[in-house]
Amino acid sequence: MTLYFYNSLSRRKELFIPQDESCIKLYVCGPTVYDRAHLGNARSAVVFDQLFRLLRIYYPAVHYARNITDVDDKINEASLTRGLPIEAITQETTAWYQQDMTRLNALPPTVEPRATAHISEMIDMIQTLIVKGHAYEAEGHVLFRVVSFPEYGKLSGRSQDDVLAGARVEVAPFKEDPSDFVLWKPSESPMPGWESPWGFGRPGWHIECSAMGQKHLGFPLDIHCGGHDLQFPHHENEIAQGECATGKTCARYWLHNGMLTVDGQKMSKSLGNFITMEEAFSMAPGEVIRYVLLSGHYRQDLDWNESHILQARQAMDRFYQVKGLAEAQGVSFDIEPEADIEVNPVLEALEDDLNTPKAFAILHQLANSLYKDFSIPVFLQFYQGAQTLGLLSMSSGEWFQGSLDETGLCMADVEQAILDRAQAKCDKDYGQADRIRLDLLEKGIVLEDHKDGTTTWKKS
RNA sequence: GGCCGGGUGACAGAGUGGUUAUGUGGAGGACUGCAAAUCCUUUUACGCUGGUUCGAUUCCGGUCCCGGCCUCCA
Repeated sequence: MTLYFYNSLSRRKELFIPQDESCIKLYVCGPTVYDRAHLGNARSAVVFDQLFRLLRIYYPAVHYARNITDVDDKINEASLTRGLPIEAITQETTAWYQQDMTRLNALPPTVEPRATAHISEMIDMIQTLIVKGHAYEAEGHVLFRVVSFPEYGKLSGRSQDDVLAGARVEVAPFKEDPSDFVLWKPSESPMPGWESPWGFGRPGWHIECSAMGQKHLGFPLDIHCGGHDLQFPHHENEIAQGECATGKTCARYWLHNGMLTVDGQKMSKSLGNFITMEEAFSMAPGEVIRYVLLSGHYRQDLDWNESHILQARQAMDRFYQVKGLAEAQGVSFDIEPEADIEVNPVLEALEDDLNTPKAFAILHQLANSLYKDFSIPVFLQFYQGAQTLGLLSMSSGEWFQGSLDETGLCMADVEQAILDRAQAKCDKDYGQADRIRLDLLEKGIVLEDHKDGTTTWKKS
């Protein structure tokens, strides 16, 4: 029971020691709901879902919050472009996101707070910051006074001078200091807004996570997660405002996932190489996508390409074949959570900073062993490992046969074809037998003959 | 310019101061009427360069490339 995580705050791998073993506090930065989720969003969600699943094995309760950002300038833009009310956009996009995450076997968080439901908490926090001298009002804006927080930059490893040196943003004239950031800004119709002590306005980007993290979990959080691109400025600013407002550490462990590239290029709006989950699901089933997303270490960049998808699909086929062996043996899939923890090498790999590639290697070793000599204890290790990775959620029948829709066949067609082929084989009419098999293959059905004379089928 | 992360065999991708990672692909074989699945054998490694060491892909220095963040971004 020794979990190690690479902590962005210290820039090294650390033993994980929770504040309270009876309840772990996990916060993950969720999506801004203005457009369909893309693979980058999915990677973050899947990687930290995997963390959630692991933590649940070791601790009795894990409180996992993942926010929905439903107030943002990009949402306002989408609303204008599409001519739809803001709520219509955010509700639709949130529903898509949740469906997509379900298809990836990402468990729902304990709580999924929406920014617009926490405006008063944000206003309270901003007021506290003003009272304490960490924020000031200027021309309807409220800004965080960065010089008031000497530790600013501790997460991203930059000094305040560095921040200025690299500043590419045009500095608003009302800022006391160029690195100050917005907590609250004025709004005019049709922009969404709320009444506040500083007039009608809306929150800046960073304050929501601090307010919601504090409300739903409470500082200090045990683990705060998000994409590496959020490390600066988003998380740096969260630390600044959160710690100044509450006087408590924001989070004790910060985990950041690496970026996703597509055919070697970073996925980005400007390059136009965003892959939405809708597109991704048209290329591969959810578990295959999940396998791809976990096939590299979470902190490294990961490339999305055809070859990756193919390899993941083959690996999943092999794993499901093993599950099929277990089903044939009548193995019960009820795993007692604590049964094999101390000796499960898959979990050992995951304990070491979520080493999913190593975990997959071990799953393959276990699969090899199971093919040669099936044993229930080894299978249970294999299965528990796969489940902790969020895989093998269906039966092998569902996996290999699933829906026949795209083949244009029905179950009876396939069964009749198998019978016809068996007759042809009986008659030694191998030409006819092969024609039947090739005909099915063209329609996406592969036949497998077994030693006992039976024939089974699966989708290719 | 500042900060950070990488460079491993055909490809993907872990790891280690001295022993096969793992998967895919290629080659050969077993099984099969032919396939599929499975099994066996096999092929090419650790960017370059100094140093430490009995010994370095693994530690230290230098060097050359690549990528990310510094602007909305998972």
